[in-house]
Amino acid sequence: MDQQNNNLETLRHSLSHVMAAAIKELWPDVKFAIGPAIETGFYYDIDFGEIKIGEEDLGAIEKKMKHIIKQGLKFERTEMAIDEAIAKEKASGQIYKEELIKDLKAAGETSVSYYKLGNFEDLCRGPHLEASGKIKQDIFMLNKLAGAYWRGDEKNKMLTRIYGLAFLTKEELDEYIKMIAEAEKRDHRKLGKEMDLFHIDDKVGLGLPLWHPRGAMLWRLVEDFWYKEHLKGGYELVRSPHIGNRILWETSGHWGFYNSSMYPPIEIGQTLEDRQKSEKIKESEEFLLKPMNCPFHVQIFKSSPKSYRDFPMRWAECGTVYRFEKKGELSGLTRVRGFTQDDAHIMCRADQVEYELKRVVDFILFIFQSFGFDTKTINVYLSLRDPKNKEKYAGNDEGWDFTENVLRKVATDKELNFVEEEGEAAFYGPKLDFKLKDVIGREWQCSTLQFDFNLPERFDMNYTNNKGEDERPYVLHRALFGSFERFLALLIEHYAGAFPVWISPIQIKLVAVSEKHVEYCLKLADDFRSSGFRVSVDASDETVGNKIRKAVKEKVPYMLVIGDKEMNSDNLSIRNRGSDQMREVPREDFIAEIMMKIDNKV
RNA sequence: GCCGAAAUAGCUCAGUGGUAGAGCACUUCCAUGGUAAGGAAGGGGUCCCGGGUUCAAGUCCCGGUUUCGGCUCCA
Repeated sequence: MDQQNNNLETLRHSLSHVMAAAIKELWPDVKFAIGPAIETGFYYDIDFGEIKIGEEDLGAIEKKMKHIIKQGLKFERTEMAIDEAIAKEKASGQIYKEELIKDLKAAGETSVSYYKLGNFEDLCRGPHLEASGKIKQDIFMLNKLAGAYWRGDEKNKMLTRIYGLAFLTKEELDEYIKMIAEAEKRDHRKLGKEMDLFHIDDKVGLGLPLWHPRGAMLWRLVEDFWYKEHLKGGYELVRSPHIGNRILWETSGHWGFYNSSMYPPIEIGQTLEDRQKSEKIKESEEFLLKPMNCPFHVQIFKSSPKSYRDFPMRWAECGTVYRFEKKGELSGLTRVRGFTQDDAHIMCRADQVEYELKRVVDFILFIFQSFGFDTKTINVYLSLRDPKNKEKYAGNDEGWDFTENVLRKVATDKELNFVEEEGEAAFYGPKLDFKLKDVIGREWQCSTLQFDFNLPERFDMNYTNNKGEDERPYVLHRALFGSFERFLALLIEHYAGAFPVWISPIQIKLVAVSEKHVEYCLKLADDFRSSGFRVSVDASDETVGNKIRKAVKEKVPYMLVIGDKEMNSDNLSIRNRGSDQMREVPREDFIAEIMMKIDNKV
């Protein structure tokens, strides 16, 4: 299997060279950056200079690639002294390659390897296939074109990135394309529309979703569960407003460091009427839409003196925050401008930190399991500071060493399969992030568990320790879903809209056989509702077949067809979601069954 | 914000310079039905917006908006 993975990676990487060679033939003056293998194929970043490349050019590139493959050219490896290589790239104007080799030199390399394919020679560590002729013609395709900043830095020039798909066999390529097409059917944006869950309305504003009755019900059910479990877990609830005085954000540092992601202030001291008349403001105060809940929770903490005996304090709030995300970053419910964090701050002493962190990790795993996610498929990242760039971070080395080590210990003790990422920490502290993949394979951060050095210092948070001295508490910041919007998006995709009974917005759909059964259906629906079930009735003037068809599309767990037979008996005719079989069940048994499913969250 | 693409009825989409269409949905009427589309009639359009070319623009050109796929950023 490992051998196969290596082969696949070599194949993909070789294809990126073939593509580069093809592009070099078509546009000889372009500058090449990097061209790696990726999870589904390969790409190459290229500076086309003044030349405009569009998707219609991909066909020509692909054709040229097939031609190169047909020629069966060899991949020839050569070594070159590093200074010679720098001179060579400089002479040919390949500025990106020159920069890469200079970095290799700085890292202590004395020579570099090149791979030559026909007339195209490229700096490369390898390995490659022996020859382009080893590549089958039908196992790859160029599929998209995008911009990408050189070295991933938006201050650098934007290069053109051409992506290709590649697999070992044509069957695997076809299968992948089919899989993506299937996955797109589960896209929360598509299902959100089809199932009437939410929409984002231009008139309301970008990234500000509107939740329709069924979507809002889904949210409510998830939120109720969240509250119940938090209370069980020893959390207390707090609440805070959507706007707050600018002073809060100046104190927290966001006024300066985070301002590129914040909505501009609302000026108070005047009414809308004053403003419309362009009246002069007599006394101005500025309020900001909150981009996070923390400062409010800090103010609650500071509202009275605290003792070491008060800890731990676990304060939770589903708080809606507003962040002015760049337009191009917005995406369905996974990236919005107004979103509700399932937030909590845990204030505690140093000796309580490890225990509290472990509790949160358990809570995170429990939550994901409750919604049917396989926790083994969740990617966990330990985000650490960049040791080379210490001035970027709040707090001192001791604090960072302690918190990074305790997070690492917690992740290890909890047997999380985590990856450490240097430089990914927030400026205010290290964190443990849990990321889920959406249907098209994009990773989205959901749960996060963070240390915060910034708030306790900046807001001068204190408690009295057992010696009667002031001491700084530890503040843990955590979210389990991350945000309701993002989590619900992933939940919709996870279940493909076929939610388990306990969170189905509608659990039972009653289908009246004809008009004369409608009244009975409505009464039955009321009975179910008073027992706590969520029911809807199809009383439309349609044939039974048509009503069933529509109910199936709604993905309701139970469909009940109600006609003369049911009116004259205590039995119900039930059709389960996903089945085309009908079964007859006494009403009492059905209620017991559905209750059992709700209890077991299935 | 940047690179590439798309935008036609509530939804899914057809329409390559010459009278704006289909299916579903909606309304009304007929049919009163038994497990995946009963029949008929009807209403519904700023063809994303603004400019240009043309005798004539949904269609071609320019600018903008939004959406989608990436990059950057992020819950």
